Amino acid sequence: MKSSFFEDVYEVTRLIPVGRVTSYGAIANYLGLKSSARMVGYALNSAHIDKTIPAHRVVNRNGLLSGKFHFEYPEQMEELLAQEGILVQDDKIIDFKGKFWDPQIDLI
DNA sequence: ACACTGACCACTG
DNA sequence: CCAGTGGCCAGTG
Repeated sequence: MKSSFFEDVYEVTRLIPVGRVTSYGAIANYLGLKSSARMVGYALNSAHIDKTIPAHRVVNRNGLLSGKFHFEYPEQMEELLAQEGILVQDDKIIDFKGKFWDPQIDLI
């Protein structure tokens, strides 16, 4: 199988623990392409058809739900996060620092 | 085959 | 402090 950038993004995204979140930049950085954070977002855009990929656990570096409009309905992202114990207020994740999961730290 | 665009981020002036 | 710009990959018209 050809390991493409997209597939790597999907794989890392699937590894995000329940109740934790990460950022586009963190994934890109882990894959060694830190300048390609926007491609991570695009990858997840294609990934939204695959329900095994928890795209709602990936937000931008501010903890803002930048991709919420790409779900079935905008509130779904916040609902999914709430189900996992992640509180969202004003489209931002509360205690983003505390919930943040860095693949480089956990996937050693 | 070419140009444009997209769920981002960090650096510069 | 705010605005602009470069970097990078894959899909679409």
